[in-house]
Parts: sequence; C-alpha cells; structure tokens
Amino acid sequence: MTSALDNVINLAKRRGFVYPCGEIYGGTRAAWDYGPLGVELKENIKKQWWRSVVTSRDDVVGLDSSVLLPRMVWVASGHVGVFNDPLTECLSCHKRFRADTLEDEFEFRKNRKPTGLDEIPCPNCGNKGQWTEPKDFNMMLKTYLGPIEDESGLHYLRPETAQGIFVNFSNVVQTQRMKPPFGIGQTGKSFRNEITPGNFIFRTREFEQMEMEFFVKPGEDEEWHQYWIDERTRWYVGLGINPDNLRHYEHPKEKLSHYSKRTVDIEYRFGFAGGEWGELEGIANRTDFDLTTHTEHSGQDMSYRDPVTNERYVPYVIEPAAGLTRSLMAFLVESYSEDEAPNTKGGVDVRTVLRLDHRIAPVKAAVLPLSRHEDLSPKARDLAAQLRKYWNVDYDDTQAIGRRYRRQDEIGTPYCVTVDFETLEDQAVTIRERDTMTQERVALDQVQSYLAAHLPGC
RNA sequence: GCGAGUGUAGUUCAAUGGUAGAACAUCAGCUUCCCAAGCUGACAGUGCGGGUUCGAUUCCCGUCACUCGCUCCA
Repeated sequence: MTSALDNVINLAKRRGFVYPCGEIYGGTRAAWDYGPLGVELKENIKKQWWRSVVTSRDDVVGLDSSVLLPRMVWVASGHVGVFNDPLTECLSCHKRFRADTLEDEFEFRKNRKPTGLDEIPCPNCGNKGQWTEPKDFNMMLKTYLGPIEDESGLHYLRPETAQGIFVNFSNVVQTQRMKPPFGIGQTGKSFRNEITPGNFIFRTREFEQMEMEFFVKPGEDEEWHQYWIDERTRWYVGLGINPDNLRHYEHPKEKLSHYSKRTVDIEYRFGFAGGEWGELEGIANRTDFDLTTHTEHSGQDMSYRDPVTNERYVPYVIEPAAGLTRSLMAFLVESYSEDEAPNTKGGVDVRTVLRLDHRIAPVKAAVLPLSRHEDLSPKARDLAAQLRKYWNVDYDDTQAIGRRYRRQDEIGTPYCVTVDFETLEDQAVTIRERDTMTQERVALDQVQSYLAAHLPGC
C-alpha cells in the first residue's frame, strides 16, 4: 500500500525533480540533487519568498553572506559549545545520553562525583554501568582552510545562515541607514551533521534555508513575533497550502534552544509514517542573545542608538527561519492529486496532476504541435522560441496529444498551447488549462499577452 | 552511530543454485492525432565487493543506500 507521500517521492524521482546524490557510485547518505524540474521549482519558491519577505517590503533588505565563517563566530553563537556533546549509549537498551549530563545528575543525587560511567545506571532501563565509550558528537561540519590541515585553519560550515546576518548587523545599519524595526533576509545552504537524516529531502545534512532576522526595540518583540508567525503562515496559504494541513507548534519552555525566549513552528501534514507532521519553519524570538554575545566576543559594540531619542539599546531579534527544500516537498505533497478523467475508450483513467500555484510551477507553458507534420513544426517552434523569452517553456512533439497533456499535468504545467492544422488557416491555437482541462482558441499573435494575463507574478 | 527490515529494467512486480520475464513508461516508425488509443520495432536490470560452488541474482560475509525506531531539527 503506497501513501500519497510515496507517490510524490516516486513522481519526484521519475520525472526529474530530485535524484539521489552520487547515485552511480551507490549514493551518499541523505544527500539529494535537484534535477531540471526540481531546480526550477526550488528557484521559484525562493523567488516568491524573497519577494514576500525582502523586496516587497521597505523594512527588510537582503544579504548573501559566506558559508565559511571564522571559528570565533560559532564560539560566540554558542554552537561550538552546544553542538559539541560527548554522547554515550546504553549497551542494553541502546538509548543515547550526554555523558556529562549523566555525571552531573549522579553528582546531584549522590552528592559526589562518579568515579566513572560504569557506576551510573541507565535512566531508561536501569541497567548498570553498560555504556559505550563517550564520543564527541559535533553537529557542525568542519573544514580546514589553507594548505596545511591544522587547528589554525579550522573553519566550520555554517549550521544556520543567521550568524552571517548578525555579524553584518552594523554594516547594514550604517550603509543602508536602517532603523529598527527592520530586517535582513538571506537564503542559502547550511550544513548540519544530523544524527538521523531521512524522510526523503525532509532532513538532509546539506540543506537550503530562507531566513530573516528582524531587529526590534526590546518590549516590542512579542508583538512582532506574533506578526511574523501570522505573516509567514499566510505566505504558505497564499501559495496553495491548505490551512487544514498547517498547524502551529509552540516549543515548551524547557526545550527551547539556547538563544530563544519563545519559538513557534509552522508544521505541515506531510503524512510521514512515524508522525504525520513535520516542521517547515521555526519562528523564534532570539532576544538580544546574538548581538550581545557578538559584542562581548568581538569587542565591537553592536547596540543601536536611536537618533531621535538618543536612547541606546541592543535590539531584540525575531527570526522566521524556513527550510526551502522542506517547503518544496510540502508544495509537492499538497499539489499532488489523482483525478479521474474519461478516456477515449469510454472508460476512466487516473490523471495525475500537480496543482501547483502558477508562480512556482517549473514549466509555465508547453507548446505542442498536433503532429510532426512539416507544416506544423516550424510554426510551433517559432511560438515556443517567442514565449521562452518570458517563461520556462516546454516543446513536445512526440506521441499522441493526450499523452502529452498528461505528461504536462504530471509536472504541473498550467497551460498547453496546441498548434493544429486549423492554425494554418486561422492563425490561432488552442490553449488548454491544467486544472479544468478547458480549451480556448487564441490568435497566434495574442498567445503571449494571453499567458501574461493568466500568469501574474510569474 | 545503534537496533529491526529492504535492495531485480525508468517505475511497479515476477522467477530461478544452471540462458532473468511481464506490464506501464521511454525512444523510433505508421496513423491530419485534442486528453495516457492502436499497430510495428528498439533501448534497458539482479546496488557494490568478496567467499562457498563446476556454476551465485538466489547461500554466507562485508559494504553502500533506502525505510522504521532512538536522537536532532530548517
């Protein structure tokens, strides 16, 4: 029995959205490549995010910071400390714990330090002293800059794009004359040594983020936090996600990240086997943690002086941090549908359709000559070439027309433009719409303006 | 990383210690072809490495990948 999610994964592999990374060599764990359609979809989603969060607003600017940052950035941010845990595993029940936490708890209960792990029983199964050797587990990927691999060249690949924004806070304030409340947005790759990647492209070690840090005056942070939770939720709905498949998850206080005062996740009903819901985006109130810690570690004052009141303060930060590849998967799952469609034999076929919002559909239109007849092909090719100046356009002249419609449905192409033998007489073509399968006769020289009117924002 | 399971054309499934089959998809051709039609033909596979064996896709070991769980989180 295959689930809707399985069908989507299958379609994604079959039609060139996503391929396993390094497949010809057996693949590499939880890394995926985006194929011709996948990269179009991904870039379109990114473009919509950028428009929504950055360019359509006067209070947000963009940034593209380096993936590699000096080690001190991650010491200051807390990632070197927090992401660097000695982990040990109970040999009996195979549950994993932080070795230092086990020792601390032992000391707290017995009022003395343990002589070793072998003295400590497993909090889960009670089995005593059966532990694996503690191993340092660091979530961050390391690399060494310079020709010699030594500690002086140690750099980390960023586990979040956010820090690149914080370290540029003063640059942006000065060069762009920004005043709180204002934000800095950034998209890009981040890297984490996830213990358990999986669920297709849901959790990968290399992933793409869409993050924005919104700097506000302390005291105004809670109001702005709620604003961004609502705003970001509206964004998903606006691009076609059914609100019934979205929910908010409030992180319990005791589980908050080291930098967060409050975090609310936007979750999507992916339909995973091990739990229906998965996080798309976390919206955190990072307080003044980041700017304060970078002030302390760098010695550079990162407070803001209000030029009107002369008041000096360290801004609070509201961070909507979205996973681009996760939302890509959510849009695929949401738009996937299997319709029943009558076929020429009087029976009923299953028609697979990706009902993607036009703005994110990888291909906006397909030009389909009814046959490979020598009179039709040149006209169709000319039309396709003309439309390609504006949109990503497919040209397909193989096999039967019905089959080609279904192919385009399957990848979510909103419009199919068919050049037929009547075109030679009336200089018009048939434009067929994806969702309704309705057809309209449009003059050849009107096709471009027809599509422009029907593909707003594309 | 640990535990459990899985691995056969692009996809979904067969079969076998002795020449690996099908359907769908793809490609080419025929058909003035508007919703996966038909006919003809073509391409294509036992994840990888080793062992046992006269012979391994099948049995064994290792490895890689995927799924589920622990954990992590965009």
